[in-house]
Amino acid sequence: MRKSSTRRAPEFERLELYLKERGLKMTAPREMVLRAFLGLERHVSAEEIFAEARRLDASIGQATVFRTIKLLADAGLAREAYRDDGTRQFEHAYRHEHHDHLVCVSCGVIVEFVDPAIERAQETIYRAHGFESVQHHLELRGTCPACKKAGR
Amino acid sequence: MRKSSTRRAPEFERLELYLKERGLKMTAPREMVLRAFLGLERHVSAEEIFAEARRLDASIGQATVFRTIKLLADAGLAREAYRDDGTRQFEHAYRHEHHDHLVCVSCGVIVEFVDPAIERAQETIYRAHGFESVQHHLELRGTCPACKKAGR
DNA sequence: CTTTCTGCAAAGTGTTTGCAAAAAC
DNA sequence: GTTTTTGCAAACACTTTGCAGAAAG
Repeated sequence: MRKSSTRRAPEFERLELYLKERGLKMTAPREMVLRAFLGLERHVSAEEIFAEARRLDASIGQATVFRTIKLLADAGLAREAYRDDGTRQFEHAYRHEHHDHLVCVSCGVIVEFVDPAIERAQETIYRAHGFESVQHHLELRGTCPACKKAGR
Repeated sequence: MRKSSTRRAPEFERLELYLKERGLKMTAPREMVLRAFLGLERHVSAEEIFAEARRLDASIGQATVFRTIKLLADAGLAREAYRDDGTRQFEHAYRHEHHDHLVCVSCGVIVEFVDPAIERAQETIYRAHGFESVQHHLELRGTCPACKKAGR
Protein backbone atom coordinates (compact mmCIF):
# COMPACT_ATOMS: atom_id res chain seq x y z
CA MET A 1 0.00 0.00 0.00
CA ARG A 2 1.82 3.10 -1.16
CA LYS A 3 0.41 6.57 -1.49
CA SER A 4 0.17 8.24 -4.84
CA SER A 5 3.35 10.19 -5.58
CA THR A 6 2.26 11.66 -8.88
CA ARG A 7 2.81 15.36 -8.23
CA ARG A 8 5.17 14.92 -5.30
CA ALA A 9 8.34 16.92 -5.79
CA PRO A 10 11.55 14.95 -5.27
CA GLU A 11 12.45 17.35 -2.48
CA PHE A 12 9.83 15.73 -0.26
CA GLU A 13 11.24 12.28 -0.84
CA ARG A 14 14.67 13.59 -0.10
CA LEU A 15 13.51 15.04 3.21
CA GLU A 16 11.69 11.84 4.13
CA LEU A 17 14.77 9.81 3.40
CA TYR A 18 16.96 12.17 5.40
CA LEU A 19 14.62 11.97 8.38
CA LYS A 20 14.21 8.22 8.24
CA GLU A 21 17.99 7.73 8.08
CA ARG A 22 18.36 9.30 11.49
CA GLY A 23 15.25 8.15 13.22
CA LEU A 24 13.45 11.46 12.91
CA LYS A 25 9.83 11.85 11.97
CA MET A 26 8.02 13.30 9.02
CA THR A 27 5.33 15.60 10.31
CA ALA A 28 2.75 17.93 8.90
CA PRO A 29 4.52 21.11 10.09
CA ARG A 30 7.79 20.00 8.49
CA GLU A 31 6.04 19.26 5.25
CA MET A 32 4.42 22.68 5.41
CA VAL A 33 7.69 24.49 5.89
CA LEU A 34 9.24 22.67 2.97
CA ARG A 35 6.23 23.45 0.84
CA ALA A 36 6.44 27.12 1.81
CA PHE A 37 10.13 27.23 1.03
CA LEU A 38 9.73 25.54 -2.34
CA GLY A 39 6.83 27.77 -3.27
CA LEU A 40 8.77 30.95 -2.70
CA GLU A 41 11.27 32.26 -5.16
CA ARG A 42 14.95 32.20 -4.29
CA HIS A 43 16.66 34.15 -1.54
CA VAL A 44 14.14 34.27 1.22
CA SER A 45 14.64 35.29 4.81
CA ALA A 46 13.56 33.05 7.65
CA GLU A 47 10.80 35.51 8.32
CA GLU A 48 9.44 35.16 4.79
CA ILE A 49 9.42 31.40 5.09
CA PHE A 50 7.63 31.74 8.42
CA ALA A 51 5.00 34.05 6.94
CA GLU A 52 4.41 31.75 4.00
CA ALA A 53 4.24 28.67 6.22
CA ARG A 54 1.72 30.48 8.40
CA ARG A 55 -0.36 31.19 5.33
CA LEU A 56 -0.47 27.45 4.69
CA ASP A 57 -1.12 26.57 8.33
CA ALA A 58 -1.95 29.33 10.75
CA SER A 59 -1.06 27.28 13.81
CA ILE A 60 2.58 26.74 12.94
CA GLY A 61 5.10 28.15 15.40
CA GLN A 62 8.13 30.26 14.72
CA ALA A 63 10.48 27.89 16.49
CA THR A 64 9.33 25.03 14.31
CA VAL A 65 10.14 27.02 11.21
CA PHE A 66 13.64 27.83 12.41
CA ARG A 67 14.22 24.23 13.45
CA THR A 68 12.93 22.91 10.16
CA ILE A 69 15.00 25.31 8.08
CA LYS A 70 18.04 23.87 9.81
CA LEU A 71 16.91 20.39 8.88
CA LEU A 72 16.39 21.45 5.28
CA ALA A 73 19.92 22.84 5.21
CA ASP A 74 21.34 19.65 6.67
CA ALA A 75 19.37 17.59 4.21
CA GLY A 76 20.87 19.57 1.33
CA LEU A 77 17.58 21.15 0.34
CA ALA A 78 18.34 24.69 1.47
CA ARG A 79 21.53 26.68 1.48
CA GLU A 80 22.12 29.40 4.03
CA ALA A 81 23.75 32.53 2.63
CA TYR A 82 24.68 35.77 4.33
CA ARG A 83 24.64 38.86 2.17
CA ASP A 84 27.45 41.38 2.41
CA ASP A 85 25.03 43.60 4.32
CA GLY A 86 24.73 40.95 7.03
CA THR A 87 21.21 39.78 6.22
CA ARG A 88 20.63 36.05 6.23
CA GLN A 89 18.88 34.36 3.40
CA PHE A 90 18.09 30.87 2.22
CA GLU A 91 18.11 29.61 -1.31
CA HIS A 92 17.17 26.35 -2.93
CA ALA A 93 20.05 23.91 -2.85
CA TYR A 94 18.50 20.82 -4.35
CA ARG A 95 19.57 20.61 -7.97
CA HIS A 96 20.82 24.19 -7.86
CA GLU A 97 24.58 24.18 -8.09
CA HIS A 98 27.02 26.80 -6.85
CA HIS A 99 26.69 30.27 -8.26
CA ASP A 100 27.62 33.80 -7.32
CA HIS A 101 25.41 36.85 -6.87
CA LEU A 102 25.02 40.24 -8.46
CA VAL A 103 22.89 42.30 -6.08
CA CYS A 104 21.23 45.66 -6.69
CA VAL A 105 21.84 47.80 -3.62
CA SER A 106 18.81 49.90 -4.45
CA CYS A 107 15.95 47.50 -5.25
CA GLY A 108 17.46 44.28 -3.98
CA VAL A 109 17.08 42.30 -7.18
CA ILE A 110 19.53 39.42 -7.38
CA VAL A 111 21.09 37.98 -10.51
CA GLU A 112 22.83 34.63 -10.24
CA PHE A 113 25.85 33.88 -12.35
CA VAL A 114 28.84 31.62 -12.69
CA ASP A 115 32.04 32.67 -14.40
CA PRO A 116 34.29 29.74 -15.28
CA ALA A 117 37.36 31.94 -15.48
CA ILE A 118 36.77 33.27 -11.97
CA GLU A 119 36.10 29.78 -10.64
CA ARG A 120 39.41 28.63 -12.08
CA ALA A 121 41.29 31.62 -10.70
CA GLN A 122 39.90 30.87 -7.26
CA GLU A 123 41.28 27.36 -7.34
CA THR A 124 44.65 28.81 -8.21
CA ILE A 125 44.49 31.08 -5.16
CA TYR A 126 43.57 28.22 -2.84
CA ARG A 127 46.52 26.24 -4.19
CA ALA A 128 48.95 29.14 -4.01
CA HIS A 129 48.27 29.47 -0.29
CA GLY A 130 48.11 25.76 0.44
CA PHE A 131 44.46 25.93 1.47
CA GLU A 132 41.94 23.19 0.89
CA SER A 133 38.80 24.60 -0.68
CA VAL A 134 35.59 24.31 1.31
CA GLN A 135 33.24 26.87 -0.13
CA HIS A 136 33.45 30.27 -1.74
CA HIS A 137 31.19 33.10 -2.60
CA LEU A 138 31.52 36.22 -4.67
CA GLU A 139 29.03 39.02 -4.23
CA LEU A 140 28.97 41.93 -6.64
CA ARG A 141 26.96 44.86 -5.36
CA GLY A 142 25.84 47.62 -7.63
CA THR A 143 22.94 49.42 -9.22
CA CYS A 144 20.78 47.58 -11.71
CA PRO A 145 19.82 49.12 -15.08
CA ALA A 146 16.27 49.92 -13.97
CA CYS A 147 17.39 51.73 -10.82
CA LYS A 148 20.10 53.56 -12.73
CA LYS A 149 17.55 54.80 -15.21
CA ALA A 150 15.25 55.86 -12.38
CA GLY A 151 18.13 57.82 -10.92
CA ARG A 152 18.14 55.84 -7.68
CA MET B 1 49.86 77.51 20.00
CA ARG B 2 49.62 74.03 18.46
CA LYS B 3 50.10 70.74 20.20
CA SER B 4 52.96 68.48 19.26
CA SER B 5 51.92 66.08 16.51
CA THR B 6 55.15 64.16 16.28
CA ARG B 7 53.91 60.61 16.80
CA ARG B 8 50.32 61.32 15.89
CA ALA B 9 49.05 58.86 13.28
CA PRO B 10 47.35 60.51 10.31
CA GLU B 11 44.18 58.63 11.20
CA PHE B 12 43.66 60.96 14.15
CA GLU B 13 43.91 64.04 12.00
CA ARG B 14 41.51 62.50 9.57
CA LEU B 15 38.98 61.88 12.31
CA GLU B 16 39.41 65.38 13.69
CA LEU B 17 38.86 66.84 10.26
CA TYR B 18 35.81 64.69 9.68
CA LEU B 19 34.30 65.75 12.99
CA LYS B 20 35.07 69.42 12.55
CA GLU B 21 33.51 69.40 9.09
CA ARG B 22 30.16 68.51 10.55
CA GLY B 23 30.25 70.36 13.82
CA LEU B 24 30.95 67.28 15.91
CA LYS B 25 33.38 67.13 18.76
CA MET B 26 36.65 65.38 19.33
CA THR B 27 36.47 63.68 22.70
CA ALA B 28 38.63 61.44 24.83
CA PRO B 29 36.38 58.37 24.39
CA ARG B 30 36.41 58.75 20.61
CA GLU B 31 40.14 59.04 20.58
CA MET B 32 40.35 55.94 22.75
CA VAL B 33 38.18 53.88 20.42
CA LEU B 34 40.25 54.91 17.45
CA ARG B 35 43.41 54.08 19.32
CA ALA B 36 42.03 50.68 20.27
CA PHE B 37 40.99 49.98 16.71
CA LEU B 38 44.34 51.01 15.26
CA GLY B 39 46.23 49.02 17.85
CA LEU B 40 44.45 45.79 17.03
CA GLU B 41 45.29 43.73 14.00
CA ARG B 42 42.82 43.53 11.16
CA HIS B 43 39.39 41.98 11.21
CA VAL B 44 38.11 42.69 14.66
CA SER B 45 34.61 42.37 15.97
CA ALA B 46 32.88 45.25 17.73
CA GLU B 47 33.28 43.29 20.93
CA GLU B 48 37.04 43.09 20.51
CA ILE B 49 37.26 46.81 19.92
CA PHE B 50 35.14 47.35 23.00
CA ALA B 51 37.36 45.11 25.12
CA GLU B 52 40.50 46.84 23.90
CA ALA B 53 39.02 50.30 24.44
CA ARG B 54 38.06 49.28 27.95
CA ARG B 55 41.62 48.22 28.57
CA LEU B 56 42.69 51.74 27.66
CA ASP B 57 39.91 53.40 29.63
CA ALA B 58 37.83 51.28 31.99
CA SER B 59 34.99 53.77 32.11
CA ILE B 60 34.10 53.67 28.44
CA GLY B 61 30.62 52.49 27.55
CA GLN B 62 29.56 49.94 25.01
CA ALA B 63 27.19 52.31 23.27
CA THR B 64 29.97 54.81 22.77
CA VAL B 65 32.08 52.17 21.10
CA PHE B 66 29.32 51.21 18.69
CA ARG B 67 28.57 54.84 17.95
CA THR B 68 32.20 55.65 17.39
CA ILE B 69 32.78 52.66 15.12
CA LYS B 70 30.03 54.02 12.93
CA LEU B 71 31.77 57.37 12.85
CA LEU B 72 35.04 55.71 11.93
CA ALA B 73 33.31 53.92 9.08
CA ASP B 74 31.74 57.15 7.84
CA ALA B 75 35.08 58.89 8.09
CA GLY B 76 36.66 56.24 5.92
CA LEU B 77 38.86 54.89 8.68
CA ALA B 78 37.11 51.56 9.20
CA ARG B 79 35.39 49.25 6.78
CA GLU B 80 32.54 47.05 7.90
CA ALA B 81 32.63 43.51 6.51
CA TYR B 82 30.28 40.61 7.08
CA ARG B 83 31.82 37.17 6.82
CA ASP B 84 29.99 34.42 4.95
CA ASP B 85 29.14 32.95 8.35
CA GLY B 86 27.26 36.13 9.25
CA THR B 87 29.73 37.52 11.76
CA ARG B 88 30.46 41.21 11.51
CA GLN B 89 33.98 42.50 11.48
CA PHE B 90 35.81 45.74 10.96
CA GLU B 91 39.05 46.26 9.16
CA HIS B 92 41.30 49.23 8.63
CA ALA B 93 40.20 51.26 5.66
CA TYR B 94 42.61 54.17 5.77
CA ARG B 95 45.30 53.54 3.19
CA HIS B 96 44.21 49.92 2.86
CA GLU B 97 42.71 49.39 -0.56
CA HIS B 98 40.18 46.80 -1.61
CA HIS B 99 41.12 43.16 -1.23
CA ASP B 100 39.44 39.81 -0.92
CA HIS B 101 39.68 37.21 1.83
CA LEU B 102 40.85 33.65 2.18
CA VAL B 103 39.47 32.40 5.49
CA CYS B 104 40.36 29.23 7.38
CA VAL B 105 37.10 27.70 8.61
CA SER B 106 38.96 25.87 11.35
CA CYS B 107 41.28 28.39 13.01
CA GLY B 108 39.88 31.60 11.56
CA VAL B 109 43.12 32.91 10.11
CA ILE B 110 42.51 35.35 7.29
CA VAL B 111 44.73 35.94 4.27
CA GLU B 112 44.12 39.02 2.19
CA PHE B 113 44.68 38.93 -1.53
CA VAL B 114 43.89 40.70 -4.77
CA ASP B 115 43.78 38.94 -8.10
CA PRO B 116 43.88 41.36 -11.04
CA ALA B 117 42.36 38.79 -13.39
CA ILE B 118 39.39 38.27 -11.08
CA GLU B 119 38.96 42.01 -10.64
CA ARG B 120 38.83 42.42 -14.40
CA ALA B 121 36.40 39.55 -14.84
CA GLN B 122 34.09 41.16 -12.26
CA GLU B 123 33.99 44.38 -14.24
CA THR B 124 33.00 42.37 -17.28
CA ILE B 125 30.11 40.80 -15.37
CA TYR B 126 28.87 44.17 -14.15
CA ARG B 127 28.94 45.45 -17.72
CA ALA B 128 27.31 42.36 -19.18
CA HIS B 129 24.31 42.88 -16.90
CA GLY B 130 24.21 46.66 -17.21
CA PHE B 131 24.95 47.14 -13.52
CA GLU B 132 26.95 50.00 -12.11
CA SER B 133 29.60 48.71 -9.72
CA VAL B 134 29.37 49.81 -6.11
CA GLN B 135 31.39 47.30 -4.14
CA HIS B 136 32.29 43.65 -4.35
CA HIS B 137 33.73 41.00 -2.15
CA LEU B 138 35.02 37.52 -2.72
CA GLU B 139 35.42 35.20 0.22
CA LEU B 140 37.21 31.89 -0.17
CA ARG B 141 36.64 29.56 2.75
CA GLY B 142 38.82 26.55 3.32
CA THR B 143 41.32 24.85 5.55
CA CYS B 144 44.73 26.39 6.02
CA PRO B 145 47.95 24.35 5.73
CA ALA B 146 48.49 24.23 9.50
CA CYS B 147 44.99 22.97 10.23
CA LYS B 148 45.18 20.48 7.39
CA LYS B 149 48.39 19.08 8.84
CA ALA B 150 46.82 18.91 12.30
CA GLY B 151 43.95 16.94 10.79
CA ARG B 152 41.36 19.53 11.75
C1' DC C 1 4.10 2.93 24.66
C1' DT C 2 8.35 5.12 23.67
C1' DT C 3 10.62 8.74 21.43
C1' DT C 4 10.37 12.69 18.82
C1' DC C 5 8.04 16.94 17.82
C1' DT C 6 5.25 21.07 18.66
C1' DG C 7 3.96 25.74 20.15
C1' DC C 8 4.63 28.83 23.54
C1' DA C 9 7.13 31.80 26.21
C1' DA C 10 11.49 32.78 28.07
C1' DA C 11 16.28 33.35 27.27
C1' DG C 12 20.16 34.57 24.23
C1' DT C 13 22.87 37.32 20.89
C1' DG C 14 24.52 41.45 19.07
C1' DT C 15 23.23 46.15 18.29
C1' DT C 16 20.59 50.49 18.87
C1' DT C 17 18.17 54.10 21.39
C1' DG C 18 16.15 57.32 25.18
C1' DC C 19 17.64 59.93 28.72
C1' DA C 20 19.69 62.98 32.26
C1' DA C 21 24.19 64.29 33.65
C1' DA C 22 28.84 65.65 31.81
C1' DA C 23 32.00 67.55 28.56
C1' DA C 24 33.34 70.27 24.39
C1' DC C 25 33.54 74.44 22.21
C1' DG D 1 25.77 79.08 27.59
C1' DT D 2 24.54 76.12 23.91
C1' DT D 3 25.12 71.90 21.67
C1' DT D 4 26.98 67.52 21.45
C1' DT D 5 28.45 63.44 23.88
C1' DT D 6 28.50 60.08 27.49
C1' DG D 7 27.31 55.84 30.18
C1' DC D 8 23.62 53.43 31.69
C1' DA D 9 19.75 50.69 31.14
C1' DA D 10 16.00 49.58 28.43
C1' DA D 11 14.58 48.36 23.91
C1' DC D 12 15.31 45.88 19.70
C1' DA D 13 15.56 42.33 16.00
C1' DC D 14 16.63 37.94 15.18
C1' DT D 15 17.41 33.28 16.69
C1' DT D 16 17.66 29.49 20.03
C1' DT D 17 16.13 26.80 24.00
C1' DG D 18 13.31 24.65 27.99
C1' DC D 19 9.27 22.59 28.75
C1' DA D 20 4.87 20.04 29.09
C1' DG D 21 1.53 18.32 26.17
C1' DA D 22 0.65 16.26 21.37
C1' DA D 23 1.78 13.33 17.65
C1' DA D 24 4.50 9.81 15.09
C1' DG D 25 6.01 5.31 14.55
